Amino acid sequence: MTAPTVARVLVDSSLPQLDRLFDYGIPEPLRESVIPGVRVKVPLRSVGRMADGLVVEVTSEGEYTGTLSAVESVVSPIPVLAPEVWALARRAADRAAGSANDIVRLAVPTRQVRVEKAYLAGIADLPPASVVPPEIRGYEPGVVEDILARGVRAAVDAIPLVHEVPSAEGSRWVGEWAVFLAATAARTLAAGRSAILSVPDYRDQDQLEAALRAVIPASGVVRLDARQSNPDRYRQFLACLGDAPRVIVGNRSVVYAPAANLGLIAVWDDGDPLHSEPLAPYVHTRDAALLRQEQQGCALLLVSHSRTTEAERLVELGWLQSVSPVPAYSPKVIPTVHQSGGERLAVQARIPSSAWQAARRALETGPVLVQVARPGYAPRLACADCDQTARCARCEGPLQQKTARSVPGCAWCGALAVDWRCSNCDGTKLRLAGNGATRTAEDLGRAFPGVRIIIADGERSVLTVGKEPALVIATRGAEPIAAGGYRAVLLLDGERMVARESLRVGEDCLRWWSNAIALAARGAPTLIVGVGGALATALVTWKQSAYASRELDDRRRLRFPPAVRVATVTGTIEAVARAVTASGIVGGDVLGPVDVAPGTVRTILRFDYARGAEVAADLRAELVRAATSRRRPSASARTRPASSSTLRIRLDDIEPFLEG
DNA sequence: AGCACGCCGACT
DNA sequence: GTCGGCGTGCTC
Repeated sequence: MTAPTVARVLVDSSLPQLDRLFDYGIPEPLRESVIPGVRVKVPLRSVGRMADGLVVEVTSEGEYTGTLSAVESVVSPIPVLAPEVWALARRAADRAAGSANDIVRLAVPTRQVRVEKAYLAGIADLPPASVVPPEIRGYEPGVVEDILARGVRAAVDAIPLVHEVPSAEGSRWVGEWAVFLAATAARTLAAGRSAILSVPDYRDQDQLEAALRAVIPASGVVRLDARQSNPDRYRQFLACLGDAPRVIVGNRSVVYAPAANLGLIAVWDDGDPLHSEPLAPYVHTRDAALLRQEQQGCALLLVSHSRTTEAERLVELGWLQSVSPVPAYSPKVIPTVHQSGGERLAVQARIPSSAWQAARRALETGPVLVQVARPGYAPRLACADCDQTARCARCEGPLQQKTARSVPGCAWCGALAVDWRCSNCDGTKLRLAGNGATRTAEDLGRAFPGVRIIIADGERSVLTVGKEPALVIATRGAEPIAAGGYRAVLLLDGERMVARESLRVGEDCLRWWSNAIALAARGAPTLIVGVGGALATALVTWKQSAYASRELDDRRRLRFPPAVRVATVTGTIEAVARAVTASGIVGGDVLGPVDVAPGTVRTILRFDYARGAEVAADLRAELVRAATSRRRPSASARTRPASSSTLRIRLDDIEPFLEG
């Protein structure tokens, strides 16, 4: 075998035409230090001559037949891009018709020289944390253990209860799901393998870390999350490198973390929109996890209280095994309708008297959770005469009132509506329409005099509450965990939540409600107001997967995602037309074009999963063409708004379907 | 993106 | 005859 003299380098550039490997010669003095994964500087015609890059591969024969340039220098000796992470980035990017570079940017944090120096100085490869794996409780004995051992994929229904774990302060309560994930991670670690755990937000991360601390020594856990400072993030990233297995916990991009001997990837609550990557090429945590599982043969768990249609599709395909708790436990869910009359205090608080009575009873023994849809006081104001939504005179934004005493203002520009006049009927009086958490709290405070009220919403974050009686009023997704579980749960704004126009509205509501119900104590009642039909049935029977299955059937009938894949193609009318032609998709699967901005149109393409790779490749090729040969001449660029680029392509974006 | 190469109009 | 316009294409 000849000496490796060629470095295959990924050049750091966001240009689609440069998103491939470039071959460089390795000069003699750099033979030892140019190894896969290290950061290098390489000459590149353009980009100011010298570009940053990452060595992906070192080989004796490259693919380029021309004269090679030479690697200029090695920036840092640390191999930050693991081969399997590169393989994942390439594959995920190809599937999304995007750039591997964009994914590598998510996978490898920016370099921090000081942090790196400290790391290199103190590489004390800590001995692997010794772990006694706890028993995995609540499922058929051996089933989950077997999934972990064999590297199988599964969709797991979480146990809808809370659990007490020991902590530095004595003890604290977390969702049973977190205890389950911690146990699977500990088991993986005990087998000498790494585990990656991805959660949507810091509140879930907080619970999961608490559960992990109870079973794994601190040295065995690494956290990577978006709230860390750059140096912190880089320090934690470096801690993932090396041969010692670790449990790596973080938010969506943690699925790209380097992990020695990866044994498990677990995603908690894959329906949470925070798992949907907002940066190009918009790869969802679940999809990245599925690709990585396939490439590395580790176990994969999608754990949630309510199954997404995406996961259900994979279950029905046999790609995911479906795992449910044994013995099954169904929370006590009672659908309730609005009724006139009844208790005076209940009427005052706009809740059914049965809910009022249940809450009052529960408040004798502990905390009660009230879930509302929106924060603030009166999120919407309307004309008292004609009922038209009140809008800002300056910018047409909707008016809202933040507290009971505050002057109404514009939700968009903040302007105070001092001399408001209805644009429809010229009326000058405003009426409160809609209740925010604050207003609901006021009303409930009157209905339950003397009871302590705790408000938890986006602005007032509360992670935990004690077991003493209190009314906890929370916007969806911001519910604190109560010690011992809530003694009752009231889901108040069901009607309003369902009324939202969205392809996912059913799924989303089911997820919000299921997650709130899972915070109740065993046997505690949940009253859900104003919701019936399939959603209520799914909650009462605690069969979210059955709902997802029906929903998926509907999507199949309509040829909507996730029954099919979609590509959103946006740009000039000519560029979009060319891309549509290149995709080879015709007929009813071409939706549009529709105007989205002056000079910009959007077309949605639908295609079956089997054709996905081909369509993505065709669209990608067209994107590269548009970026190179079809350079915008300055003349026509001036006639176009500066914002509209020639061509943009996004795969599997359901936003355009949200309008129904 | 940058930057070189290339093929038609005004100039020493 | 050459200098230079920016349209076209490439970057190992």
